[in-house]
Amino acid sequence: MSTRNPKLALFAQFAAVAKSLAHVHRLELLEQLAQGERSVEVLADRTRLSIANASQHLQHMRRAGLVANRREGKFVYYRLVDDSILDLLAALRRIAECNLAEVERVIRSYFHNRDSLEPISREELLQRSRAGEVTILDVRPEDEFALGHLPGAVNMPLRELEMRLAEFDPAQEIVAYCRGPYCVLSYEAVAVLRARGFKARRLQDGLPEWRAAGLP
Amino acid sequence: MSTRNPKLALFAQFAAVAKSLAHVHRLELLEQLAQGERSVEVLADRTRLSIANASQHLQHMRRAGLVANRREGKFVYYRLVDDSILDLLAALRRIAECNLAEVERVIRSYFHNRDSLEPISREELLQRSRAGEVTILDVRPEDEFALGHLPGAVNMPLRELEMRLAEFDPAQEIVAYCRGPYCVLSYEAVAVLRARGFKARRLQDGLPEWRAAGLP
DNA sequence: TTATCATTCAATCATTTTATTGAATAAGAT
DNA sequence: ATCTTATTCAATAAAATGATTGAATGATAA
Repeated sequence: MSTRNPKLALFAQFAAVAKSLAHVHRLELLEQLAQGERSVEVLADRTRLSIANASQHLQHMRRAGLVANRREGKFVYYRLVDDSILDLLAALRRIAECNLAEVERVIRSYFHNRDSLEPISREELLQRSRAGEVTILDVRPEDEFALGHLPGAVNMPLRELEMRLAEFDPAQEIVAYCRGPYCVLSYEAVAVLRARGFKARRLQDGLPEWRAAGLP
Repeated sequence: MSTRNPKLALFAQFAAVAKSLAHVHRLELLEQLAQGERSVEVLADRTRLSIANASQHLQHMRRAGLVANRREGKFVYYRLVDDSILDLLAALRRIAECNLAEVERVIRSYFHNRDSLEPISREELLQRSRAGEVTILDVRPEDEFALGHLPGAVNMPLRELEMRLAEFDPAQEIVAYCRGPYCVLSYEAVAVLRARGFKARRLQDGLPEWRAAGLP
């Protein structure tokens, strides 16, 4: 830390921030945290990490200034330190998307014919939602929905979707959203809905991005 | 790479991009590359790395999609893949600046009383430059200056500065800039100029940021 | 062709990072 | 007080990364 050269000292700090992004598990944790504050236990469960491992990764990110925590009773809750973290993640995503053939390949091979799943933008959704033209579908788990969701959204976790298709108006387009651009939930929901003859698209972003821009 | 879960596969790619930022030497190389295309030899020299080491770091970043290279004769020239890399670096810097006490500490302890060195913004410089109120000083090495500089800038590498003070108009404010927000050159130039009684400030950003925004 | 130069590759060793385990804290609950 | 639960700490082993060395490649010049 006490390098002679101050530039190197600063760069070392920047590198430390980057390093704390540079791990699959930590990105998963951040994706969860982007939904809102979570306890270590919940985070470990959602990311299928051991408690100790999740705790260590979270502490790593805390040291890097990406997340903060507070204790309440027996639980320690972690959260993103502020919304600029989302900007950083978005920038990271953009570089990877533009420049890595592998990313394109994964997206295409998994979500075959991505074109037909062309996402709808925030602005367009807002406009069409106001006009009452779309049904907004939140496919996240109930507890995440409870902590905040798009105005007018219907919550239907993926498991329940097939059993509750009757609740949808077949004439109306359905726009599904989930945690973020790379949460698979909305992709799968759209696939299911389309297979059953519904007109369905997914929202380009997830809730965190929506929230960072405006509206509850 | 061939994870079952496509989200993890994507996150692994994002992590790979982050990983290639997560090293002091690679950040230094990127800072150099932000100035423009450079050969491996030059980059190794500027960053004081061995050729082989620089080459490996550059290849690492190439695999991550941050830089690209081309061969011309005996030389291989590397460059940033596009300007969005600068956005990513800026986002990284911002997080580190806001959230790491260490960064604040380094800046303060090295550039004691940073307040008096309050930087001037792009917009303000442009405005005052047009009005002919300021002398713009480029303190980078001559070759970097030759590859592009702010309109009307005078080039005077740091080494020569003290010997050429007579060239400045003592009545006019001097605005120094260098490679980027954390290049020490402009800080030091301002310190020298102030010690000699000149009115001097530094530009908030460096040339790459200026270029990314507009103007030659 | 051979010689030369810039870069990359391959092998090695030292260092750092990660996951796991079980023990240690800290805060209720009994 | 003791017990339980959530989290962190500490120690270890396995895996990945980084720097160095010298050899290999690719391109030019003689």
